[in-house]
Amino acid sequence: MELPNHAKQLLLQLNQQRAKGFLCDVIIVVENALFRAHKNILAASSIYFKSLVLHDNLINLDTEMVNPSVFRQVLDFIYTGKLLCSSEQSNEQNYSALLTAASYLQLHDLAALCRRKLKRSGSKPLPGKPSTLGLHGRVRHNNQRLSSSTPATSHNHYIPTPSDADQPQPDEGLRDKLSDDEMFIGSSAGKNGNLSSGGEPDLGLDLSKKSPPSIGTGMDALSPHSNSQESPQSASVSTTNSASLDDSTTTLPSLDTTGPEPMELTPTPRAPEDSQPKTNSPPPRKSTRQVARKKEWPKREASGLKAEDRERPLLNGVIMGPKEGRCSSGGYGSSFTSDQSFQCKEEEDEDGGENGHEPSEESGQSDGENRGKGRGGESGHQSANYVYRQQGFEPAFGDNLYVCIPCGKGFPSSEQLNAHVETHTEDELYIKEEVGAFVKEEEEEAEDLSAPVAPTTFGSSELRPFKCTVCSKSYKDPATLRQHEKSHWLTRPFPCNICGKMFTQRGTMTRHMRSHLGLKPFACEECGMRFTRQYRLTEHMRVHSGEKPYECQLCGGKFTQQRNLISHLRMHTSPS
DNA sequence: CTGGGGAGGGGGCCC
DNA sequence: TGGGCCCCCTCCCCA
Repeated sequence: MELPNHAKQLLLQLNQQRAKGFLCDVIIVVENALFRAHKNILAASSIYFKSLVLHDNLINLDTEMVNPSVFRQVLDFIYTGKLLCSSEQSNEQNYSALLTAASYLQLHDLAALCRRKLKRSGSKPLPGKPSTLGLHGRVRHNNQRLSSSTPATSHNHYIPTPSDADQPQPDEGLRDKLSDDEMFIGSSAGKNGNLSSGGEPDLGLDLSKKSPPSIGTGMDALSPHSNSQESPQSASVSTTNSASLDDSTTTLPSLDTTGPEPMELTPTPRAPEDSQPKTNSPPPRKSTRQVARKKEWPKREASGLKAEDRERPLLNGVIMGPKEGRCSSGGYGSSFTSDQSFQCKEEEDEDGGENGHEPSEESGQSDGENRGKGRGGESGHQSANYVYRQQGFEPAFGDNLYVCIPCGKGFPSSEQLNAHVETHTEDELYIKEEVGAFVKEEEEEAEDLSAPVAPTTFGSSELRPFKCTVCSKSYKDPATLRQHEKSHWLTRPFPCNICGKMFTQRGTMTRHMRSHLGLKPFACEECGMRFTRQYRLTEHMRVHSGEKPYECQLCGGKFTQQRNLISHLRMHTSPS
C-alpha cells in the first residue's frame, strides 16, 4: 500500500510552511538577507547543513560562496527538488554560481545537476560570482577557515576543482530523477513580485554596517552558538550586492556589533572548553536547580526564535503576526480572536486557505502565547501607541495594514510607513492635547497600571531645565527631552524587520532584534549561561555569589533581584 | 493544588 | 547609541 503522491504532498506542505515561516527553526544569513527554514529539511539534504544545524540556530554563510539570490534558488531546490533559475543572470552564470554554492553546501545532487547543465552548454564550471579569488583559491581559503571552525563533519566538505568538475559524482541519482522538464527557467522575481532587480532590497539597514572587515560578522561573533568552533560560515559580509529576497527572506537591520568583543566583556572559559559546543552544554555544577535551569535555557532560545515567531506567517519578507496586535483587526489589545482572524486572512492571501489545518494549529499556539506574552497581552494599552491596522481604519485602507495614525494614511509595509513617518515633522506627530484626547485616556489607564515616576520626583527645574510640554516631566538635556517626547508620539519609528513590531527607540529595537537572532553576548564565567544584556548577567552573577542585596523591611527577607523584592512586597501589601 | 520564591526574558525609559 | 534600571510576564521549583 503506497500513497502515490505522499512525498510530493509532504514537500509541498513543507515548502508552504517555509514560505510562512511556520515551524521554521533556523535562520540562514546570507549577506544581509535572512532565510528561514527547517533544520530537518536542511539536515536531510546536506551533511554540511546537518552539521551546522546541529548546534546553531543562526547560520551565516560565506558570502563569497553564495549570495542571497543563489541561496534562494538553493533553498527552493531543497524544498521542491526543482531549480528555478533567475533570469537576472545568464543561465551559464547562474549554474556556475549554483554549482559553487552547491559544492560549498555539499548539495551533491544540485551540484551534479548544475555540472551537467554546464557541460551541456559547453562551458566549464566556474565560480558564478566574480571574485578576486579563483574558485580553487577561494575554496581553499574557505576551507582553511573551516579547518578551525567547522563541526566534526566538515572534513566531508566537498571541494570542487576544475578537474573534478567533469567527473561523475557518486550521488548523481537526482540527475536521473530530475527530468529537464523539472528545471524551470523563469524569472523568480516575477514569482514573488517583491524583488528588486539586482538592486539592494530596500527593506532595512545593512547588516554589514559596522561589521568587522573579515573574519565573520559581528553578529556571528555575538551569536551564542557561534564560537569559532561552531560557525564554519564565518561570512565576510560586505561588498556584494544582494539580489533578491524570497518570501521567507528578510533583511537585517543594523545591529551594532562592534565595540568590545563579548568575550572581552565577559570572558568565557577558553579552551579546552571552546573546543566543545559549550553553549549547549554548560558545565554541570551548583545546585540541581541550576542544572535544571541550564537544561532549560537552550530550549528556550532554540533557534533564536520564540515559538510564536516561528509560527507567524511571512509577508513580503517580514515575519508577520500580531503579537502586539499590530495587525489585528480587532482593535487595541485584541488577543486571541483577532490573531486568529489575522492569520486566517494571511492564509487566504497566500494560498487561498489551502491549508485549512494550519490556522487551527497556529491559533492553538497563539492561545498559549497570548496568555503569556508580556505587555502585548496585558491590556492593550501598551500597544495603543503602535501604528497598526485599526478597526475604524480598516475599510479605508484595504490591504494597507500599516496606518499612520496622525494623518490616517495606510501603507502596505512597515518600511513604507516608516518612510512616511519621516516626512512628518515632529510637531505634526506630536500629540497635542486637543488631538490626543483619546490617547490621553489610554495613557491614563496605562499610568494607573504602570505607576510611572511622577513629575515631582524629578529634581528642581534648575537641574532639569528642559520640560516636556505634554506631561511636564523635566530633563537635564534637550536630547533626553526629545527622546522622552517621542514617547508621546502615536507612531513608533523603529520597526523590527523580522516581526514588524514597532519601537520608540532604535536601541530598544536593536535589543529586540537580538532576541530574534539569538544573540547573547554576555556569558557567565561560572556556568556558561548567556544573556542578551549585561544587566541580566550582573543579576545572574548573584546566583553564584549568593549576594542578596535587596531586603524586605517588613520581614527581613532577602532577595537577589529587586523585582523579586517588589513582588514580595506586594505579597505583604495585597489583601490576601 | 496552591502560594511564594527564584530566575529568565521582554519592553520602556532615562542617562 | 548603548548601558542601566525599572516594570512586567512567565515558568519552574518547592514547601
